[in-house]
Amino acid sequence: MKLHQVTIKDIAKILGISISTVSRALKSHPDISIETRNQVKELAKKLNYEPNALAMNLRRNKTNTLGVIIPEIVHHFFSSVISGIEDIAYDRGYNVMVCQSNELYDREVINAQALLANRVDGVLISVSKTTFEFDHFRHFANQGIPMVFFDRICPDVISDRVITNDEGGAFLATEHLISIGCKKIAHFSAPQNLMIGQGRLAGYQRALKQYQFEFDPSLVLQCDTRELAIEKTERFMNDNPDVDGVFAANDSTAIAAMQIIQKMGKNVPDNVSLVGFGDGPNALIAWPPLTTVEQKGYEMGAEAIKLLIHKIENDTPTDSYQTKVLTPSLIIRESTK
Amino acid sequence: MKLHQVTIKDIAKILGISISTVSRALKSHPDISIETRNQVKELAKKLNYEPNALAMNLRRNKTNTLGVIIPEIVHHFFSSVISGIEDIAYDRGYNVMVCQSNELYDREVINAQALLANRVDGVLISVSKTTFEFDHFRHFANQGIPMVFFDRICPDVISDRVITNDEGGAFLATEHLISIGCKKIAHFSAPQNLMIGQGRLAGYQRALKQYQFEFDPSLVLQCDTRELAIEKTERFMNDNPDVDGVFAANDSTAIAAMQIIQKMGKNVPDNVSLVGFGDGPNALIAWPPLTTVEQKGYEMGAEAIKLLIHKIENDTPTDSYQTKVLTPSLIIRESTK
DNA sequence: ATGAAAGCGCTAACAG
DNA sequence: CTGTTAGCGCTTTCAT
Repeated sequence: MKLHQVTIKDIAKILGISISTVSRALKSHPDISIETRNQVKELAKKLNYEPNALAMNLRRNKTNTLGVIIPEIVHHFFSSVISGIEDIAYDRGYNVMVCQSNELYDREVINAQALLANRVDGVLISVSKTTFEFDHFRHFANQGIPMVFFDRICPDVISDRVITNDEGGAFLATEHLISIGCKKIAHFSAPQNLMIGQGRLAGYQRALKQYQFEFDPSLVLQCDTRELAIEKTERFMNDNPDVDGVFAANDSTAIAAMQIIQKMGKNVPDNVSLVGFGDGPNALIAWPPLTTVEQKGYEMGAEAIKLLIHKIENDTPTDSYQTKVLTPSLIIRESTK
Repeated sequence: MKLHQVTIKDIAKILGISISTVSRALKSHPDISIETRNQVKELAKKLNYEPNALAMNLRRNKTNTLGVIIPEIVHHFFSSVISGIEDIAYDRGYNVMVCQSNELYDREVINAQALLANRVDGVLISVSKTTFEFDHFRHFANQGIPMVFFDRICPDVISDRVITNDEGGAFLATEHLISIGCKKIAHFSAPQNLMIGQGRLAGYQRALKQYQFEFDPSLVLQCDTRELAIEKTERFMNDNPDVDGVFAANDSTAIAAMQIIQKMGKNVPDNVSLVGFGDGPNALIAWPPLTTVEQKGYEMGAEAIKLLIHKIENDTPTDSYQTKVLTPSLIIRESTK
């Protein structure tokens, strides 16, 4: 059972002074005599007094708590982002409530509600794959609670944003495949309702165009998880036997595809070259090590929360929003040649 | 700027009724007439009324929020645990505040304080590698806030616990190496101040003993991260050239060691067999796929939070604690033969 | 230098 | 069926 927690009232009673004096003494208000202050502080420590943040927050109408809505924590990219968020939050004295949507719209809505009810000072959001409706996010704006979208942003909701230049990264990846001599390059793509899906496809297309490759829609396979890759790669490669380059929308997909392709008896990179996107630790563990587009999750989280805290602490005009774009770079390893 | 949030007071004023009526109407209290109830609910929806959890929590002295203190989110094991925690929390109507200690004692202390101040209803803890002092955890007990330790438990603090049978898992791993004919088996160990470090070493030793292998302390290398493995493996293998089996305290270490050993020109598993611990996704991506001890992070998180919620919701006697032990199993892949 | 009192938003005992 | 009131723990005017 939750025991009675010591309050300033208790301290006041014991010391025979008023609660306002205790309150002031605890925060070293200059009005309070040094003796009283010390008395109060000593007793507080002795009684294991812990300020009640709920009461403070209610009074101040500020919680020093930030909400995060994220699709799935178990992806290295997202957990890096959270790590970045956490570290900065910690430095700046904020707490973080992390909610995962599990890529489910309904759950995202409930998450948003919970954060709203808890009066978080701001929210960081990466949109679920199954979200096509955005009113639950607009509620934050309605209440004047700043939002920053990161990675999976929401084109329909104006707000601050932190994104990777997905188009540019995809261009780099595809250009690299072209430059090493691939003739028929496939793209394993992320869902097109996500901006990242669109961007990565667009970069792929721009590179093809720039180097006078014809864009063949049948070479774009909607496939962005390890499971899907395991399911779809063999058939795809059989249908398109002369594909000699694959750019996948993320590392897990690239690696799983690579494993299937190898199992089919083809050599990577001699017969097929593969490029991923993300540069998680898997890229180094796969054999051969994966050429990939570096995507800095930790930094994305750090940037996003900095933007958010700035918004919270400085009353910037409500109509000024920034988008921070992180520039990815290509890391060439042995899965391409 | 945080805008004025609608309160029941606002609704009461507009409708010309008392705030208690509004409060009751909103929670469909039977006393209230259906018309008033509907009126209130409609207006509430129209005004985007969101209940203020702070006020409720202050009143009820219950926050429906659980705290988690975890070393590092970016490890697959821990993020799986969080995922399990989150899912159950969501089902049961709890919110979760996740704090990472980054393996730093100081930060763990601050995390604990923040959770205490926020009056969480309970906490889930996995201890940092650098923590040798546990008073910050005892504060929770002092305030009657239930704790559940998981994985990296704290022998000095009595409480509920969820652990993997590390000793048993390590035994299995080592026994397997013995059974396939390894003659000189090394252990790459986790820090011995952690129970998991002790347990895994103990299991290794028990297997050696049971099969009449002599325990050679110089075959135990304190090495439990990819970085350390990259740094130490080559030298260790040169010092102990006839080591033909390695049991590492986690997968990343096993895989990094494997890569170094391969780079040294030895074949895995023909010359050296390796077993990891954890069964993260890396185990499947490594080449050859890693034999490892399966450790169910998601389930550990789920079990831990169930235990915690049970404790919170049922006033069990303060002096009854359980320890839940998850039994790991060995998954044999191609890194051992 | 200290205290009294109001109020943050909500609930619940008590009264009608 | 509805309203009045007190109070959760804290801060902050306004007095003194």
